[in-house]
Amino acid sequence: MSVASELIRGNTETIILAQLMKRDGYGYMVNKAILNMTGGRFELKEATLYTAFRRLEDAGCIVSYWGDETTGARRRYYSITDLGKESYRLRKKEWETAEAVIDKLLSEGEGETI
Amino acid sequence: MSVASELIRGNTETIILAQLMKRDGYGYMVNKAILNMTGGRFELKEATLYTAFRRLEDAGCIVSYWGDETTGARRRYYSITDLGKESYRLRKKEWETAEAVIDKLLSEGEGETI
DNA sequence: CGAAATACCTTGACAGGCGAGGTATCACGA
DNA sequence: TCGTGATACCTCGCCTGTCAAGGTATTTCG
Repeated sequence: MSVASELIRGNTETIILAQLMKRDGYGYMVNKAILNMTGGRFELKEATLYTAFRRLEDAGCIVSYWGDETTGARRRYYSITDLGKESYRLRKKEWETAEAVIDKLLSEGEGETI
Repeated sequence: MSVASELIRGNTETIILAQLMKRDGYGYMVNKAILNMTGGRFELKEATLYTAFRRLEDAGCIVSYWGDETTGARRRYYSITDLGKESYRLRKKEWETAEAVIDKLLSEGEGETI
């Protein structure tokens, strides 16, 4: 089953930060990494991806710099800041809380089992 | 920790359907049930609640009828339809898929442990 | 030479959540 | 009796994140 994007909403920035926790990356690469990690089940739309990068940079969670590629298309690399790392940990906790709450609320829909 | 509403987005209808899987209910009651089940951590905003009921009814997932209260405020009761039950199961599966994907993507942000 | 992949970006529309406002009833205490 | 809080419903308009659609430029490969 593919992933309903309504349900991902609010997690895109956290997902991007998670990628950047490992190493610096550029947009296209980050998205391909996400695609690979999910076995092709999920990929951010480009417009979503780049607007999320923009928001994260405006918020001081990441900084960007142009790569020094002498060949191929230019790449804008992003690096996570200390603020971004802090923000990532907070967002992750928020996700875990929300996840638990939703799981709990949806687990009640099963009356006809047993 | 309270729940970031951005992360609930897209799940409100499913949460409401889960409540109605158990028994018919009216708006205010459904919301209080949610509040109780989450130990006060989460509650739908009224505007969100009622617009969600409206969408669900328009989609044929629920039907409504006025209660026969002779005293107190009038209550609009909602009952889940077969289509609604079907929809609930699908939405729940979608949630589980999204949950697994996000968990996977966020689990990668932990390099510095160990 | 043309197509596909890489790589970036912006605009405008859309949908869901919600603040703020409204209505009406009832219970309770000052 | 008069206000306050709880119950119970509803709507309007704004905000925010997503995304379709469009654009640019380079390189590789047939």
